Amino acid sequence: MDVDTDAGELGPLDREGLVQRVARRLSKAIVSGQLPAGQRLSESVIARRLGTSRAPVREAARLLENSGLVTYQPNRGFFVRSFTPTELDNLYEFRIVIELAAVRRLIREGDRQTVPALCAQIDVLHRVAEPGHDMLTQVEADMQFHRLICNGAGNPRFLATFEQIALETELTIMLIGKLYDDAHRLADTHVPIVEAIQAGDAPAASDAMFHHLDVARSLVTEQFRKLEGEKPL
Amino acid sequence: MDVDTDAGELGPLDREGLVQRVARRLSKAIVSGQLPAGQRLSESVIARRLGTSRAPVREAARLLENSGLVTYQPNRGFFVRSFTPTELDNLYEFRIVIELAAVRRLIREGDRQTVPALCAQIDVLHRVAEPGHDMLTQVEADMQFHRLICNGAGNPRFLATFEQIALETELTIMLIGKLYDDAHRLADTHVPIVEAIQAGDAPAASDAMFHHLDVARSLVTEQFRKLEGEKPL
DNA sequence: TATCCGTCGATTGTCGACAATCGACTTGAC
DNA sequence: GTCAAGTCGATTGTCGACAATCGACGGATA
Repeated sequence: MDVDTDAGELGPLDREGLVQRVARRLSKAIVSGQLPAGQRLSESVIARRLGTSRAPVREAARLLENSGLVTYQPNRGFFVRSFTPTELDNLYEFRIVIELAAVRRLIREGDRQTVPALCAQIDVLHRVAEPGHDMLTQVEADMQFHRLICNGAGNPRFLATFEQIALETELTIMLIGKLYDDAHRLADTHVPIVEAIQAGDAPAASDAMFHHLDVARSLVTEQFRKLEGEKPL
Repeated sequence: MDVDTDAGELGPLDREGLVQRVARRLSKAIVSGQLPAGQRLSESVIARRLGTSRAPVREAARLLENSGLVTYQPNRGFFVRSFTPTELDNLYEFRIVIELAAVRRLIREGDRQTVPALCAQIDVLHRVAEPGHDMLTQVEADMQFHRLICNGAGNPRFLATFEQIALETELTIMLIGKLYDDAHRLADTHVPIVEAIQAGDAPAASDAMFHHLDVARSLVTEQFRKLEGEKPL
């Protein structure tokens, strides 16, 4: 590997600014649980720790606010978002609305090459189900499946809305600790959705997606209420 | 009226920061058409004109970016959002998804005191339909009706999503110039929705809302394509 | 002892200045 | 005349410092 001529592919290199790098670091830290819910995010402390000024940290925090990972109180600063059971239920109800509409549109007039991508993503889900992969990887693989659907729907608004709640969703799942006992079972629950899409059966796809998300909602909220009894989030 | 003891109601006074004031001014300027689509928003110029520093302007611009009023290009700055006919159609399709789900939830388990508010808002629509009210007032009254539905649905996500696209919607309507020839007719098209809600008839409410939004979509996109032929947006 | 008020440290809100980057213009060679 | 490279002005990206504000602590008072 030559370092001067990284000849590989000449795509545009990381033109990602400092703000986005800070945002990525912060979101990783929050989703992975290093920063607990309710934790205060002092601009000065973060800036000093990352070796930057407060300005990029502040902008990054506002970005994360839109992603629902942090809340902002005027003259008080940023705090890691905490969830109530009701908020969590509302989140999943909203996901159902968005993703059902997305999958219907995908069948109606969406990109046909989405189906192979979905099948490939199910393979990925099985691969990361093997031991040796941490939970964050599994959650992100799961989210990627749903992202593909919203992306293939054809209306960019679905993808944009999905991205807005994606990190929140990841965070809530990570807060719980695990979704299914067997990650392979989680991977299999995606199969009926793809089959219905492939068949062009919109009602079946809707039902499959609804069932998939509704089961997830039940599991997450139930587990969340159980956890909430132990330690207040 | 004593100025020292503005005894009226002792609610918390305008603690709205400089950022939000700037954002409000900018959004007004954009929606009202003072800043044309594609116009560059120079931080320095705006800051100088408003008598502030660049920092609040920058934050306000990022807020407006989330509302879809401005776009941001790294190292290039902020620009007033411009729409393609497809984007406009996607916006209205998305509104249909959100507001249909909202109205269904409103009937299912929403706040019952929303119905009187909706009736009152229809009265407002008729009032602002009279001569002497500018178009922005009419558009905002229309949006308020739909906001009430999303607010009363019970799941704050619907309201939050609505707010995110509310300014965009206002902007697109203002770009066109007018929606209906007779504003009273516009007010009347809201009546069937409220009636269906009051009757607790979810399918009828869905149909009424769909029809309402679908007509608006047709009118807006048609008018938009017509306008686009004359002056490129 | 409980409550209220003033003080204080810490954090955010805002600012002006410098560095990095971009797009347009000029210049030059072919 | 066309295209490429180099230069320049303007704008954004980032920074450090000062002012405004908040919540907590401590002391005075009833």
